[in-house]
Amino acid sequence: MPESRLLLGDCHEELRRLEDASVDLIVTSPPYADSRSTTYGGVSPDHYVEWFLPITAELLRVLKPTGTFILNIKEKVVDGERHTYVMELILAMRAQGWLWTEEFIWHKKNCYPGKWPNRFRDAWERLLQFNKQRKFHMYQEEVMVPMGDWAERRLRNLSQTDNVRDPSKVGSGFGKRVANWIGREKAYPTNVLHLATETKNRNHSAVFPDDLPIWFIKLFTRPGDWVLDPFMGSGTTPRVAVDMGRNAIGIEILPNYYALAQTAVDGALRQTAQLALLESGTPYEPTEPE
Amino acid sequence: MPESRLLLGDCHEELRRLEDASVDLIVTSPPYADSRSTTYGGVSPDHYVEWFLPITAELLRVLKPTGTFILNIKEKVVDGERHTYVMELILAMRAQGWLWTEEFIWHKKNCYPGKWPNRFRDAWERLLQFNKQRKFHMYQEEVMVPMGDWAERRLRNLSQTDNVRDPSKVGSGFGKRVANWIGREKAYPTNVLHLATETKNRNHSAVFPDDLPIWFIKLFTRPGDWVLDPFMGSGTTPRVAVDMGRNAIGIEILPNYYALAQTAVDGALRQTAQLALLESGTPYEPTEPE
DNA sequence: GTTCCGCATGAATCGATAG
DNA sequence: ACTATCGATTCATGCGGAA
Repeated sequence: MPESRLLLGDCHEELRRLEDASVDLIVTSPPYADSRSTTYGGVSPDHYVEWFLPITAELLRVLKPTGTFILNIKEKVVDGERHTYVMELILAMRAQGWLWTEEFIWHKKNCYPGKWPNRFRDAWERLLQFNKQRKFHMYQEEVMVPMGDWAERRLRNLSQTDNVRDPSKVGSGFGKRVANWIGREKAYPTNVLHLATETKNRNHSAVFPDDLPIWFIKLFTRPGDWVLDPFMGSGTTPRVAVDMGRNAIGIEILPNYYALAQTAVDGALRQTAQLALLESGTPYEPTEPE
Repeated sequence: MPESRLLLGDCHEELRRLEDASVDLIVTSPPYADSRSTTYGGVSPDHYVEWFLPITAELLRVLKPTGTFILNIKEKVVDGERHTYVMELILAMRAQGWLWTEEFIWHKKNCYPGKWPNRFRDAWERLLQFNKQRKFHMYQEEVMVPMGDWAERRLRNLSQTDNVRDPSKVGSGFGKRVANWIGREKAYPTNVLHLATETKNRNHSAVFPDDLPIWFIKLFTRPGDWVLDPFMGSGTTPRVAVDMGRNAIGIEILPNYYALAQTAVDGALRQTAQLALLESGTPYEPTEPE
């Protein structure tokens, strides 16, 4: 059975509880810079880098040498210009010892509306990939996508099969879906992800869609690995992680979000246990890496 | 009639021939660091910024205060990492006096094939927008796009209203609501451009598709404005510029590309002249253009 | 069971107004 | 002058109810 460890507190301090080189994947979407100081973790754009650097130092410590850090972030407009704190952060993290391996693009199909005289709607965010070494674990076959017209629609939902863990669909539906894939050519994806933002979830103001952490968890971890989100919010990352048979660590500073995350992760753990019983009649056991 | 001015030489020097504040739009795709070293005598990534900064200084001089500079660029992978010269360039250009207004994403729908153990295919490039002032010319209506499915259903209900209204006379007291409904079949685009790369070989090592300069020329200029490409290659930018009734300046250092560009732009100018004759009512004469 | 329609809701940004 | 707040603008998505 997957384990989960949810911590209530400031991740500056809570991260110190974690052991060196104990995490396989970090996926997080920190509070974006905001001029307002009263909002959730509001940090001014001009002080964003100095606020975030102590945290990335801890993340560098807890990440395994073969692990990966995925950072979802986007710069705000300040005085008609894109602010430069994201670029400054990348440069500072490299000085800290991180390798800036890649930048994925999250294309937000349903971006915020609006009209301005000097700019269009912002429909993309950065997904920065950092590593400790040039060699890291990457399981590319896990995120391969089928080709052809039929696949075009599936490309939108990057991983529906793993997302849906409804036991009622296990018996017939899963086998059918697998059958659809047999005999079809598969292709590796690119570094551009097409996903819509979640609009249904009212609990958290800035949830990212389930498919985002799911995709990176499939790509960079195997069952039994440890996934960390130091700004878990309502718990999207740890919830889908345990759904996928990974162990999860989540940190949240606000008690009400922490409570939401606890409920969500507990539910996912119970579902995983039930599913294991249905499928094999034996308790769930994650696949052991050799 | 549109004018064209093609210069053969190093743009370091040729740009000095241009007057201050004489250009409305600069669109260019400079030689990327170290790639295509055989054709362009590539610049090493570590020296890219110092090589490019004197050119951007000249571009800042020749651009009108209300003009825009669109820079198509992407960082190369060096030692397993994305190089940081693009970020350093942005920071240096801001110190030079440029405003970094926006970053568009060019999503390349048919990106270069290939497979690597630690990264996926690169399917996007940066389109950096720089300006001299917060206020600049932008003609957003020129690039509006059809709306999605949601609007198509709405449009059926609108057909009755459409029949009632007088399309040519506006403001006859129908009120704001009708005005809002009308024209709802088109929406403003976002800052993500979905364009395929040009498959036709134009004898240039890195052509960008016609649609790319066309889109920005429509967005940031009007007929009669001046468009500059200091690295025109085989002349894509000046060719489509004169096609669209704009005046074009192009600079190219290699004689064979310069010759290709001359031929292409001359052809476009002749076509524009013939079209003008047709529209002015003069009978068509299949004579050879001079 | 389908398809269709109405409606709420966003990691937004600008410009004007107020302190 | 400089900061804080507010209204106007806008569209893809998913949900719920209806035909």
